[in-house]
Amino acid sequence: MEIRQLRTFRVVADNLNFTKAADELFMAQSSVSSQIKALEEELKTKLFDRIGRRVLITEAGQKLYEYARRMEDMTDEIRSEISTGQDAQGTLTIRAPETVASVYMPEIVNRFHKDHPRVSFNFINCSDQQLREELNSGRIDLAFLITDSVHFKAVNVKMLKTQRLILVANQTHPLTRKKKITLADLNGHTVLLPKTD
Amino acid sequence: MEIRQLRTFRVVADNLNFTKAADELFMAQSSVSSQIKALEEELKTKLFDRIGRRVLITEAGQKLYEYARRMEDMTDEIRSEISTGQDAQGTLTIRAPETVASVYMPEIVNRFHKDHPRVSFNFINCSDQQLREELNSGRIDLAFLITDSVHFKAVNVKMLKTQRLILVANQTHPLTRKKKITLADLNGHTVLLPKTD
DNA sequence: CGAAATAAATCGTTAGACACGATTGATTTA
DNA sequence: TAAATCAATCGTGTCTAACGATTTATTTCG
Repeated sequence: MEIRQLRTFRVVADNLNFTKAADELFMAQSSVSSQIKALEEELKTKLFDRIGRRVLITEAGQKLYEYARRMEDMTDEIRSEISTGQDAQGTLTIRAPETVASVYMPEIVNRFHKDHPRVSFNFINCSDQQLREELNSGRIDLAFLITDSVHFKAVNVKMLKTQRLILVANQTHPLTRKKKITLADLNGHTVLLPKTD
Repeated sequence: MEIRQLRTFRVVADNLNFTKAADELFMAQSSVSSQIKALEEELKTKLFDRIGRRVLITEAGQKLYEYARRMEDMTDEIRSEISTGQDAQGTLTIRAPETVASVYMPEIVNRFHKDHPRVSFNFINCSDQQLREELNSGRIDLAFLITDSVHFKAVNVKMLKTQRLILVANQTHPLTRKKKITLADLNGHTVLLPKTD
């Protein structure tokens, strides 16, 4: 039994839905399943009834829920009482493509702001030519790129996700008559693309 | 922050000694060190002052100690309230060489009895010839062996520790005059050996 | 009623965490 | 002063846990 598992259990109990809980916890659904399973095996007690794909909490689960809540409260208390981590403050300068900035950032900023209310944001969209220098100099703290490959030394790079490019056209467009389209077929047509790096 | 770490912290705080804590937790001393280190880094707070090799708990550590105690109590409560694990009961039949039975078992039985008071023990010392059959039939639940190698199928085998054989002799014994002794040197001398399997 | 969509469980793989033993460096004891 | 002791560190191996893909069962919708 670990705090991590109790937290997962609490979120599942709140949602009565493994998939939503996984989203809320930024985990894979399979990981949620296995954590709950581990808890149930350790306690030798079912915590949820799975009727079809409906999830109901058992009596034992309700008992555990109270404990799990108290444990979470206590860990929060520990963090605020003992941790000298004076909450971060200052400004984060982030370079993000507009698509990323408008689609993903609002949710991220929202979450981050709850934990670190004294940090403000500064979004810019500098050119990719300057990017390397801007990062090295520290004028930019963080950058999101849409690209195939990155070769920056002295900078931490992490691949966050891959995304398929999907071609969208008006119903009347000649290309819609083809079953399969290759890059070559686009030759001569006007195509709108998200700006990549 | 995990329950396991808080428990380790609590034991270290009780002993003010990393090595003793490691013994009590059946862990390596280095593991205790790294767990405490991880806690201190997560909370960005020193929990113990290491003055030389003397360990003192800090003010923050004392605060955390209270929380850690309460968390441990709560996990115990969860286990007893929710786990359907009706405490084990019955008899464990254990085959152990006399040296093992007299040197190691008292402490082990003592600990085990605290957790499972309704389990009684039955120690026997059957011959190694019968051992395989006794294990397979279930007449013996558990066996300790002092041996170089074990080749039992359908039985879980785990190496617990290796131990050096040390030769002890009276000061006047002729062999004491040699700086190094090989097995061949023992030829013709009477040697008392622990019974092995 | 049948097809499509949805959700939890399972499986195999991989990456990360953790424990260990050995060693080091510092300090205390003999 | 030498020996013993203890926590920290380092390198290594193992075990855990997260993941993506798939399966199975159920529900929803056409």
